[in-house]
Amino acid sequence: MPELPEVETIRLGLLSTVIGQRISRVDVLLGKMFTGDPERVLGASVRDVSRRGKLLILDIEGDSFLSLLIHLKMTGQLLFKSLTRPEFAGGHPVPPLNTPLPNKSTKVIFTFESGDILYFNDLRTFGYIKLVERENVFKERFLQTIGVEPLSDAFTLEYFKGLLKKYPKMSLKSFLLDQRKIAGLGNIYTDEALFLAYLHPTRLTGSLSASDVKSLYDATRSVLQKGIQLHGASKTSYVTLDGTQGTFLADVAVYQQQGKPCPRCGTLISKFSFAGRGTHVCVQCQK
DNA sequence: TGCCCCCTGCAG
DNA sequence: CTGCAGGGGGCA
Repeated sequence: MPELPEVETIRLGLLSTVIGQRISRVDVLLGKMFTGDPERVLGASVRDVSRRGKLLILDIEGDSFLSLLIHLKMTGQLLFKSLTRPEFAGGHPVPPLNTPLPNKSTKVIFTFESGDILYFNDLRTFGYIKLVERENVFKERFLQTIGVEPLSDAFTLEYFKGLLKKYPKMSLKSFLLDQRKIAGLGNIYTDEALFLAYLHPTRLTGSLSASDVKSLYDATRSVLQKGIQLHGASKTSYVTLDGTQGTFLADVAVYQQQGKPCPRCGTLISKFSFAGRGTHVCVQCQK
């Protein structure tokens, strides 16, 4: 589900809600969603919330230094409810089930000493919460293999050029989707970035001109920044911490726009299956 | 480096 | 009713 901008939106929400809060109770409603001993988080306070790619990292501190790794995968949601903060009153319908919290897709519930509650919902149950020792966080295989943060200073044009050169025979689509190359892009932002760069998803990484590379680099970063500004892309299940939807999809050029006119040239957007994903292009603009 | 799979709900 | 959905691990 959520890609980098959605996860970053949730991270920023968590920073303003759960930092400093002490966990007084944990309910795990579906065992496979929580790895580790939930008892260990009782009495611990949230110290920091960071993000690596699409993975959230909540540092908590009680008797020991622990971290909660949270991956939302396709349909995961984090929802915050507070009786003292009107904007988080909760109880309102939450897509896709449109029933109040907790609901059928609620899998884990964190209750804080203040009475505030954090719900982890996941309709398709692909997501997970994993409790690990703080010192072992970066020994996790996912974090060992994940690529550069595309909005970090480390992701320079030069770095991007080098990365493309290292994998010259991949399609642009599978390259951008590969978390081991660049962390955080998923299907929506990949399709939008390729449109913005006027590059076709099936083009090979090794076939780009210097100006193509620059276009794709700029497009990748700008589409992610815009996604964060608009609080992410809500199609069905993604919502922000207070249950509201992101607005990125309101003016996408190609994603899920098949049959509609390209905003640049008017050619009808087409959709086909590629790299295992629905892929949307303007065949006129993207070469 | 591709393909299948983990799940459930909903559009077509 | 079948196919599809924004992710990524494991497999050949």
